[in-house]
Formats: sequence, structure tokens, C-alpha cells
Amino acid sequence: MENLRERKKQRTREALLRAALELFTTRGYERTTVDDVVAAVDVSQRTFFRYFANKEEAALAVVELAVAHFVEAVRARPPHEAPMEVLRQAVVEGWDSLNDVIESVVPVELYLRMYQVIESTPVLLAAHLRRSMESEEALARIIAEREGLDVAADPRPRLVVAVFSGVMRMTERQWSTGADFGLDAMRSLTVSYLEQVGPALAGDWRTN
Amino acid sequence: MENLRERKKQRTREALLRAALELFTTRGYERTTVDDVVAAVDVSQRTFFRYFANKEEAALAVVELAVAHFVEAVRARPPHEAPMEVLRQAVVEGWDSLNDVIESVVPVELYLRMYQVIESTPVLLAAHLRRSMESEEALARIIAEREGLDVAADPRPRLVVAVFSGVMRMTERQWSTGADFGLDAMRSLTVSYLEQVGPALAGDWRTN
DNA sequence: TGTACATCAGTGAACGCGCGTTCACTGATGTAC
DNA sequence: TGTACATCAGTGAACGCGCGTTCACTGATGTAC
Repeated sequence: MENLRERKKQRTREALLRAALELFTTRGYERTTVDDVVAAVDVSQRTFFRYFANKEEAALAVVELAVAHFVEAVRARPPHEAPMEVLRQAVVEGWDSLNDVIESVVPVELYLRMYQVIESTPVLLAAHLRRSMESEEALARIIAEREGLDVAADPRPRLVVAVFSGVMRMTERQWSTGADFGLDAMRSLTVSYLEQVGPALAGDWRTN
Repeated sequence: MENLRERKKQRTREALLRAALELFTTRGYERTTVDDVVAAVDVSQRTFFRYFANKEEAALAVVELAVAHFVEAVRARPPHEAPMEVLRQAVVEGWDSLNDVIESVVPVELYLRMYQVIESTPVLLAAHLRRSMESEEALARIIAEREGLDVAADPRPRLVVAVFSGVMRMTERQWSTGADFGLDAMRSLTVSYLEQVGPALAGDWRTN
């Protein structure tokens, strides 16, 4: 950002990203070619691949942003909190600031629509899930470090993250296919589901 | 299977599948073309696509078999068992019979090697995760039905499956990258992790 | 048991397609003096 | 403030590649009589 060259790069990247999302969300991911995107921004195809390793990466860039934001929120939790509580607090608190983070790059409304495209496009959903797996590993390491544990020796950090991520993925799914599709709805769905995990795991539901 | 034509089809399919797995596991998935596979079996490329919708499907066919086997095991659990127990029992018991199920199609050793290829090939891992998501939905419906619940109204069936699947995915990952890579090791890893989920979720680990 | 017809797995060759790569190049921006 | 050189984003055109599709066809298997 410090000099003109950097600012120009930033602008080119954002123009590409916005054009890509606009096309993906209106025409569909599969039916948008990289050539369509570069034509919209009026740069060469080569330039696109300078900013994004592949088409997929452009589609998922904005989700990556949200994930990074969440991971940072986890890192920032006070050291006395228990693991599950750290994750829960980070995700809930993350929603509050997410709006601004997204908006600084691309309209939130576009982000939300892109989310639905990802969930409903098999290749994108698949890529998204694989990337989520990678963030799980990162989260497990953060938790382990907080607790002074070694991920290779103690499975608990990975376990708690795996459980948490399982619930989050289910939340994403329900959210993206549901009627109320806004950041607030996601927030309350998250809270509600995380509250119900305990009871759901416990014994026989019929005796409750 | 009833007539000659069916038996021939079966044999063609299995020849293609075996050749594909053999090539994928030795040369790698990306560096094996569909043309390589059909050349090994000496049929036309067109024939390959008659049996597998795409290259990916051939690579994941044998995993699909194991998943279907597990889903059946879940269906077969006695009605008095609690949800989490159903899943746990089904997966543990599933391993016992899995060997025979796999072996009837392809050598188990090839199956195991293919598993490692899937875990280490980004596109395949991504596709595998997406498919797993689909089985999660099927499992949730089975659990809901057992309990006389509606998946749309009560999130607990999906929650318990999401948690279980999160743990299973972590198990797969640890297993496939670990030293002891056999069906028995997978079984004991599963049991061990499922045992530790409760404690891992509970409060502060340091007080234990 | 034989004949006539229907079905359908497999053929082979050609092709469209879009992703991602490659190259030598241009011109704007940055830096040193 | 000006000059000379270095850096590097962007160009444009061409290309390789393999997946997956298409077509009209052949010949083996199945079925009806």
C-alpha cells in the first residue's frame, strides 16, 4: 500500500475479484470463464493468473478472508478460557466485526450471494471443504499451544476442533439453504446449534 | 448377474476399476490419464465413460463401497440404542465385515493404498469430502427416523452426525498419514478417539 | 433346434472446450546519483 | 529537479493438455416364435 505501484496492484486485484464474484453470482461459476472475467475488467488473461493461482481461488478468496478473521479472533482470546469456549466466543464475536472486514474488499451482499454459489456448486463446495480442513489443522495447533500440548501426542486439540468444525459446517449448510440469509441469522444459528451439541450427544433423547 | 451380458459388464467394470486403481496408486492420480487406463484394459475410451461418469468416480468408487457398507450397518442397529451409540457401534462393527466386502471387488491392499492417494491428492480429497457431506445427510435422516423426529424441525439428528463425522474425518486423516496403516489400526483409532470426545469437550483440560 | 429380429455393450474417430502455461515484449513506476 | 538505469505489472498471442461428448456403426447376446 505504501507506494503507487502497490496501490495499483491492489486496485487491479479488487477489480478482478469483484468482476469475478459479480459474474459467478449472476451467471453461475461453471458458466463463467476466466476470459469472461478479464473481459469485464479489460485486462489480459495472463493478468488474472498473476493474482489468482486458478479460477477456484478467485471464487473462494472472500471466504478465505472470513476464515482468517476467525482464526485471528481465536488467537486473541484470553488464556484462561477453556478450548471449546475459545472457539465459541471467537466465532460469535467474529460476526460482529466480519461485516466491516468484508465490506472493505467487496460489498457484503455480494459475499453472501457468493456463499450460496459455493454451497450449490459441487467443485466449489468440494474445494471449500478441503480448505476448511486445512484451517482445522491450524486451529488445532493454536489450541494445543494455548494448553501447552503437543498435537502429535494429545488428540484432544484436534478432537475439539473437529467437533466444532463439524457443527460449523452443518450451520453453514443450514444457513445457506435457509430462508433468513444474513450475517445475523448465521450468528444466531451458530449459537443455537453450539448450545444443543451437549444434549444431542448425551444418551437417549426420548427421556428428555 | 443373471445372464451372460450382465456378467460381462461386471467383468469390464472391475477390470477398468482395478486398472485405474493400480495406475493411480503407482503413478499418481493426476499423472494417469483416462487413456492410460483404457489402454491397460484394452477397451475404448468411450467404454470407460460408460461405467464411470468421470475420472474422479473411478478413484472414489471403492470408498463409496465402504461408505454404503457403513450406512447399512447403521440401518441394522437395534432400535433401543441411543443415536451416538448407534453410530459408534456401526462403525466399529463395520470394520469386521469391511474386509470381505472390499476383497470381493478389489484386493484390500489396493484399497488401502488408494486411500492414501485420496488423502494426498487435493482434487480427490476435496471430492471425497463433498461426498462425505452427502452421506452425512443420509445418516441424519436415518437417525431422525429411528427417533421419530423431523430433520427439518429438530437439529439434533444432524448435530450428532456432524460431530460424529468430524471425529471420523480426523480419524481418517491421522490414520492415512500414520505409521500403522491397516484396517485394524483404523478400528482402534476410531474407538480411542470416540472415547475421548466427551472429555475433550468438557471444560478445562488442565484440571483433569 | 433353428430362424428372425431386438437390444445394447463396445468401437473408433473426431471434436469442443476452457484452464493454465509459455514467451519475448512494452511501458509505467521506483531508485540512485 | 533531472538523468540513467532497474524493476516489475501487464500484454498478446500461441499453445498443450486431457476431460468429457458426439456420432454412426459393428457384432455379440437375448428373446420370441
